Amino acid sequence: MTLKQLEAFFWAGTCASFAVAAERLHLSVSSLSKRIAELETSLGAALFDRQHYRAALTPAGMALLPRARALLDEAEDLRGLLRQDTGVCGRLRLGVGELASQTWLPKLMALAAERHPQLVLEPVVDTGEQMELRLESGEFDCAVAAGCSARAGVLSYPMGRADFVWVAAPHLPRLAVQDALSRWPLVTLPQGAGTHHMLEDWLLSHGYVVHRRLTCNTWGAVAGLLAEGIGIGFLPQGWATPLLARGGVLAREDWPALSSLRYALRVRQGDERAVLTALRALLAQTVDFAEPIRFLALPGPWPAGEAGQRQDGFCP
Amino acid sequence: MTLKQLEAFFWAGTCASFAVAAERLHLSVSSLSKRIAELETSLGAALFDRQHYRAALTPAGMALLPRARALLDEAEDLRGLLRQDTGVCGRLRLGVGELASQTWLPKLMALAAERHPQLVLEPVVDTGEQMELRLESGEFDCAVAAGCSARAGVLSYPMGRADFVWVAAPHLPRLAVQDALSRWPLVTLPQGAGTHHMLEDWLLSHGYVVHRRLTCNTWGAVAGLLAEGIGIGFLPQGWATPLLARGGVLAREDWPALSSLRYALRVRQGDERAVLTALRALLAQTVDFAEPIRFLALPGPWPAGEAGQRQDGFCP
DNA sequence: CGCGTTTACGCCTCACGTAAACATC
DNA sequence: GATGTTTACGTGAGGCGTAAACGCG
Repeated sequence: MTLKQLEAFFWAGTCASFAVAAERLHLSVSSLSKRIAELETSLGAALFDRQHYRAALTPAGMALLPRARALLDEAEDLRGLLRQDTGVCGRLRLGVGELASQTWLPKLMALAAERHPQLVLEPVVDTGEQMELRLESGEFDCAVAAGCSARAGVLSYPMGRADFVWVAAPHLPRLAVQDALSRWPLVTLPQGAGTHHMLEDWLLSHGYVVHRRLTCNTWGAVAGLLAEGIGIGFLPQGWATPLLARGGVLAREDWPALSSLRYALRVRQGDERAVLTALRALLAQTVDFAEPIRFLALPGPWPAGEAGQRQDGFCP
Repeated sequence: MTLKQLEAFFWAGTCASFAVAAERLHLSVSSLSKRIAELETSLGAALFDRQHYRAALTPAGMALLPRARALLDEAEDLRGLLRQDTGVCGRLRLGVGELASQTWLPKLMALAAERHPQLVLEPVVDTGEQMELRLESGEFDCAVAAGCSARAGVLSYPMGRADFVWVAAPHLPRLAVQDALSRWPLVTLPQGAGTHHMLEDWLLSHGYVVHRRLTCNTWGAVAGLLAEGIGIGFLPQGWATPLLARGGVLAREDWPALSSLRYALRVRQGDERAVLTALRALLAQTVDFAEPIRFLALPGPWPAGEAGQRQDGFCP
């Protein structure tokens, strides 16, 4: 029995498949499989039931899982015991939304690099829905997404909120909400995004009906479509500020306001590695828990005809 | 960092030298040294101070030692968790006195073989004094010896007692104690034996003076010398019974009685492996805690001229 | 046929022991 | 010189990845 075997077993037991666990461990599926087989031989008991389609934990495996976790934690403590540094190291896969990727994420990465140079933070941008799945499957260690997770096995730590503002191109006639929704398509992020539920709630509570939707998977593209007058929609308030200031779009503050979207850090239940606590501390310093999310890397969505002007720091 | 490295470190840190630790781990000193060096590299801290003659634990090593022990214990628990058997396995070096080796030890070995077939019990016969040293140095896992250990770092569990009886050859004149001690040498085990202190206490408390000593390192030899009339001395009561019955020696019950000798199982402090608990359980069933030690393998010290007659089961 | 896991096999690293060197008493 | 630890080095087992096979939907 080795620590490597126990680690392999733990992740294989908690991830959706051996493939995910192997990827996380920087290991081929084959080697992972063998490590587990060796552990089973060493312990003299089957930990996985391979009779069905997917390998499932046996009762013995179930019993071993938390003990293995405890042992690994203890080993981790030991590693940190003698280090003068914070002991936070290794790789952490962090799922974030696109909004986060362009707002507080750079600051978080910079802070992490400064505080924990040994920590390799790997942000992956995806929609809230996908993040949930990938978190649960074990692809991510944690994720920052809107709302609270409905899934068991995922813990949520509230982390801040974002506000949104309805906007339209300046040259469009200023219609009332329902009229506008009837005339132009509603430009939004796809269904899986964190804003989806917030939007549906808003539509439902005011009784509006959407006639046409135009979805695009990045805020940059959405902003471009809105500035072009292709349709109407909303943008993250702070993110839209420069675009609004330059007149690229017009805020429709006469329309009913959208509610704030609360974000939360989601962590896999039972995963209490020190590195996650450290990440929470970093996030607490990066994202103000009470205030709306601050926008650090000011985006520069292109007003028509300004292409090529990069003085605002826009990075496509 | 691996479990093997931690195990190597723990034993190197608690044994008297790397050589002893290596021997215990079935490892060459070279490999042990490398394991520890690798652990130090992995942890990024020196665990041993090699500046002096002997490697000594650094403060960091001191701090790590109990944590490593805890981790190894936990790992041991994990191994036992899924086993249907008692989980008691491995090798256990047990120091015993000669008396034990000829009395309850065979029964203990048989019981151990029955209860814990995976356990390799390695009894080593030595004197009480040497046992203490070898226990402390790490050569033994535990030892059964007379009295209570004066050494820190060794725990004692009381385990039974043995009584002794003064004897002399039948053909010798029946003198009073001091007269006998003046005329014949006192035949005893060497200084290091468990009976040494008991004898000295007896001599001191009665004010007797020994004029000549004749030491020999086995009870069998002592009994032979006594039967031959070379000198006077004492024998373990039960062990001497057959010899007394055959008239090989004569009990001198008119002499002041020797006090009982209490035996104790000694274990290295901090070593709380399950295998030691199991051994204590075995010993409790083998040796009656209240009664004097029972003699299982009846010895047959040779009355003069009876050499060759082995009907009494004597094994030289 | 796709997905998930294991087996086969060649490769290479790593951990071992022997023997010598080094260091300390 | 004796004792204790490390270094050098040749050897063998074990863990790795690629690729093929297997088993289940």
